[in-house]
Amino acid sequence: MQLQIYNTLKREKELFVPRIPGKVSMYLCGPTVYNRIHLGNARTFVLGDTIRRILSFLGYDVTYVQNFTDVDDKIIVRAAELNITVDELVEQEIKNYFEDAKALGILPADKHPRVTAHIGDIIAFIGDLIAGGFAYVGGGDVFYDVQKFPAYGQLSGQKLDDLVMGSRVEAGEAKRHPADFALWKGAKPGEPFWDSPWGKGRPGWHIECSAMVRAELGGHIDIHAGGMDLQFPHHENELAQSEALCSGEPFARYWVHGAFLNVNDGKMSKSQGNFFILSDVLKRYDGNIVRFFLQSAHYRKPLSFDATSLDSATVALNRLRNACGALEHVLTALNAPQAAGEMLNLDQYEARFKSALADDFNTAEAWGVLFELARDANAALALKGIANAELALSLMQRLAGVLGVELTVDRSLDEEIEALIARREEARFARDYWTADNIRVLLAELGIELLDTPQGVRWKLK
RNA sequence: GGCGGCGUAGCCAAGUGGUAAGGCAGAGGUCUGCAAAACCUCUAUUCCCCAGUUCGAGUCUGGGCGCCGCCUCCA
Repeated sequence: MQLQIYNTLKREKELFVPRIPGKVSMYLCGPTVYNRIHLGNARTFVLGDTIRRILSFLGYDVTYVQNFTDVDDKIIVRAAELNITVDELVEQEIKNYFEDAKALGILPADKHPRVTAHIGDIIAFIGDLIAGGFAYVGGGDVFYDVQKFPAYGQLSGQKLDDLVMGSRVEAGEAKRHPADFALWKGAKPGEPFWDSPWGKGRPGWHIECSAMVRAELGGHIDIHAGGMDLQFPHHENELAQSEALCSGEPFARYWVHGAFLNVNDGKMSKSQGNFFILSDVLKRYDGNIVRFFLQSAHYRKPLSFDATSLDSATVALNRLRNACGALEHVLTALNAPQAAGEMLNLDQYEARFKSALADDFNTAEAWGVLFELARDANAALALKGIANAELALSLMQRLAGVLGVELTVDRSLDEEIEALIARREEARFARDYWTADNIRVLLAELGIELLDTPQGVRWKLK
């Protein structure tokens, strides 16, 4: 099945056709590094990583870029609050981001450009816009002239006239049109600044992505992704900037926007105070569980989060882990495939898994397929055994791995523990259940749970 | 005011024309020295409401109700 992607620009699912056959260039708007990301932010970053992994799984050679916005009002304010420099804050928060990302199974992008490392590219980009008649200098700032770009509003479905009504126009601004936005902001006292042809200052928010895409991926990309809230104005502005300089071919062929994580039916956000800092959540829940939870709904639909969400996700994921553990156990306990057992039609699960993902990255449906595989494997195991247990196990782990979730099975214990387990087996065999149960309790205190099965004792870490 | 989205069992959530995936919770059963895991059965005659199109609609069209998001920094 061929990949279909919902393109925000077209408002419909489209067959995915990259610019260059077999290759995909993808850009995701990354975090503004002023504090730790929350669970809602994580949803989008997991989405980007998931799409990237799925594209690879489907055979594409992917180049994935995710930026860091490291100069911004919030960063300046936060650094002042903490009484540290902007650089110190930025370095710390980037480090924190990677720590969080790693816990969630988010692979490092091929490139993580920072705005401050691309000031030259940004200045050049603005220069090109001015030269092309799409931007003008006003006061110490440079603005994008939306009226020079007739297609403005195409991504968000907004009309310029309608935008005027809702926009807040600050008095004294040198804008020609209320929807014009700053490409370069003149320096204010105490803020970071760089020299430019228009005086000292710093980049506006939107220009960074246009410039970094051009610098890192060339003027055109296949997929541009980000959270729903970036659709307007950020991506609309970005599109206007980039496409002003590349008439004809589109800047991004597919725009992908992820829905929010909801709390009490409302968007989780800093300003509403209903957010959960990811690093706090990760103290209580394994990153695999959080990632699985975030993938449990289709990315374009809001996902509800409440106090029970991660607990039920834990139980659910344990179901898959237990199935893997059971398969692993029969393989090691019997030390040979059960030739007489049932032969599961594994290709069927993989095909369904793949077509779910090829249908606009439907991870929720894909997980459903893995649960069915787990159930069928467990059922077969309980009856006649499975002839292709080894393949079933590796398939389940491989497909979960496509989604970035590890279904690991613990394989080794130290000798002391092994000896205890053996002693308990002897005791059980001798019907000395008092000793056997004491050993079980002892091991439980060490975090090891024993499971008695027809194929002998199995253990797992609690 | 402009633009957009959502409404499927107690909860989470797939499904965009062919007769309701999956997970959690719950009930009963099987297995079991115990425990755990697992399996089986049951839990939406029905997808917010009304009308329409169709042989057939959760899925398409029109209207209504409710909720949410963006338009200001925001994943």
